[in-house]
Amino acid sequence: MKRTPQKPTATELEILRVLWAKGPSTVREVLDCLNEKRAMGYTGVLKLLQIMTTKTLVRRDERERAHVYQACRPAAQTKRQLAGDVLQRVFEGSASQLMMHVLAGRRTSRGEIEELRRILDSHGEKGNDKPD
Amino acid sequence: MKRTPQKPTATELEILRVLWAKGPSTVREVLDCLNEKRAMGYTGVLKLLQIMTTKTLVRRDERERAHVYQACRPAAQTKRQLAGDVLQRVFEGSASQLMMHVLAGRRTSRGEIEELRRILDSHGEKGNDKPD
DNA sequence: TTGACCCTACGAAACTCTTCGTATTATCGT
DNA sequence: ACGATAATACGAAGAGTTTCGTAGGGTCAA
Repeated sequence: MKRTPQKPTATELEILRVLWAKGPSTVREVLDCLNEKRAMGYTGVLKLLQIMTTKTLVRRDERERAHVYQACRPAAQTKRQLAGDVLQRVFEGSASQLMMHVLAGRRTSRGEIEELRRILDSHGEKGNDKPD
Repeated sequence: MKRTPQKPTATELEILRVLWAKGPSTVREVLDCLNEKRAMGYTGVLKLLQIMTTKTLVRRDERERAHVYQACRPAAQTKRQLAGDVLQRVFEGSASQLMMHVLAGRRTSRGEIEELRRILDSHGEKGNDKPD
């Protein structure tokens, strides 16, 4: 019995992203959206959603025959959790280290650098604003 | 048969971090270092190192009776891989998004903000320097 | 040489993740 | 009411992760 919100696995995250993007959806809707990018069977998605329900990653509305699922937690909260997890596990909590390796790993456009600078500015001055 | 360097699991990463910090080490050395933070048995560490050897995450020197293990890949490369992985999987490749959620997830000192700004500067101007 | 000790090797067990196949049930048109 | 369709429920299988217990062999001191 765990009371802390569970961390989604890789496939679960894909499903969560669909739910975040589309809002409450049926299994078939999630499946169709998922199949635009990767192959997966109906019962596979269903099973995952059932497991995610027991983990309270998603909530299920059974009023209609085709149950409607929605994410329990806002996208921002889960993203923060996942980002914080990597931050701790691989970078010992150092945001600079994380940033350095992210930038080293890919080409970054001048626009994105500017965007990053803007984020730092707004964070340094007025505390923090809510992402997402 | 996979030719791409495998992604380490959570426990494997802990072991890799010991090897990065201490350099080539025996099972017992890794165990002692690990047990400062978390409980784990000798054969547990050994088994993990054996698995990591087959994954070519580590290399083994069998010349001495107590085999000596060392990481196959430099820390920077693995860190970049893990950072890039999260970047793609949860932030769709947007470094700004990632940064925003990292900053939102914890209090960040003024010093660290400055450090981040410096990283952006050096990245925008002279391309990139090697982390680690 | 014998015994204590340390190291590796091996395999089993418990657990999680993911996918499938099949059974059961509800809905709707005719 | 009947049959086709579509949804959920259930369970099993396969892979991977992690932990343990035990066995086998080398090393060294007394």
